Amino acid sequence: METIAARAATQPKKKSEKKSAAAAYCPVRDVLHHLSDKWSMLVIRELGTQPVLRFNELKGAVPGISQKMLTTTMRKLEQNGMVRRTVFPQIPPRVEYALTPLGHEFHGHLTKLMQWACNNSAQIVGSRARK
Amino acid sequence: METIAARAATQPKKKSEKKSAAAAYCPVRDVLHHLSDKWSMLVIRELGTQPVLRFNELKGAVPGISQKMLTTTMRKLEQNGMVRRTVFPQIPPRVEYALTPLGHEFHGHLTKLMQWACNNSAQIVGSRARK
DNA sequence: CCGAATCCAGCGGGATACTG
DNA sequence: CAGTATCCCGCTGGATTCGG
Repeated sequence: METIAARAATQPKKKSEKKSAAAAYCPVRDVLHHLSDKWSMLVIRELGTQPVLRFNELKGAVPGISQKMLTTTMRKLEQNGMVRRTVFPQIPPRVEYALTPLGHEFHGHLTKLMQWACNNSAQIVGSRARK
Repeated sequence: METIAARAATQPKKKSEKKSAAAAYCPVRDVLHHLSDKWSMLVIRELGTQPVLRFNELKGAVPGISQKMLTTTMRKLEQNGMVRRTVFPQIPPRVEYALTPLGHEFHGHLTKLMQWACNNSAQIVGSRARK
């Protein structure tokens, strides 16, 4: 894995690459940017538990999310190859969501991180209390 | 670890708890909320690589961050027990940042996730291209 | 049932200037 | 050097309404 510092150090000195080469692409930043919104990780968590969920099931599983944000989030996750979206053309409509293999891999890492967060949340919250 | 669904399922059916009991505390959501901003994870990554960094060293290591956001981010990470902040009362000022043991644990999990992100970014970006 | 389309408030966060 | 202090813009995302 490359660090940001290392990447910055290896940047050739092109003068005036359009508008400052601050756009140096970094895969970590890119992936992080697309997953660190308010709902993505929570949705992935639910889809990692349940193998397949319908729209309203997801909505019920993630308290507080609006239809708008759920739709937006699912579309983005689909774009990023994390989620497979299956539409059943019928009345009433039926849409099912499931993690892709890629999504499952991500969920594996995420799960450990969340488990850790759960175990240490007391200490984290405790840190906020002092001063 | 508790899932949101499980937590939601155990919610008693109080009708009209002020304004819907959406405030049900969830440690995962709490921790995620405090770490999924634009810069926190990137800073933690750098501090995981380097054992200790001064303010401007960090600023240089995370391209694009402003002093304002770096200060804000570091204060929040300190609040959450992720980072230890050491001030040397001298002129010119000198402030050093380092991960706490808690921060190192988090960094461990985060590193694996970022490594994965690096290895699969091509596939993720590829997914975005189609349609 | 699963959205799309608006409208709009809040705040994340960038630019800039000042301070000890 | 390592911050504060303002100003202010844009996007996130909540509420609501309409549609197939």
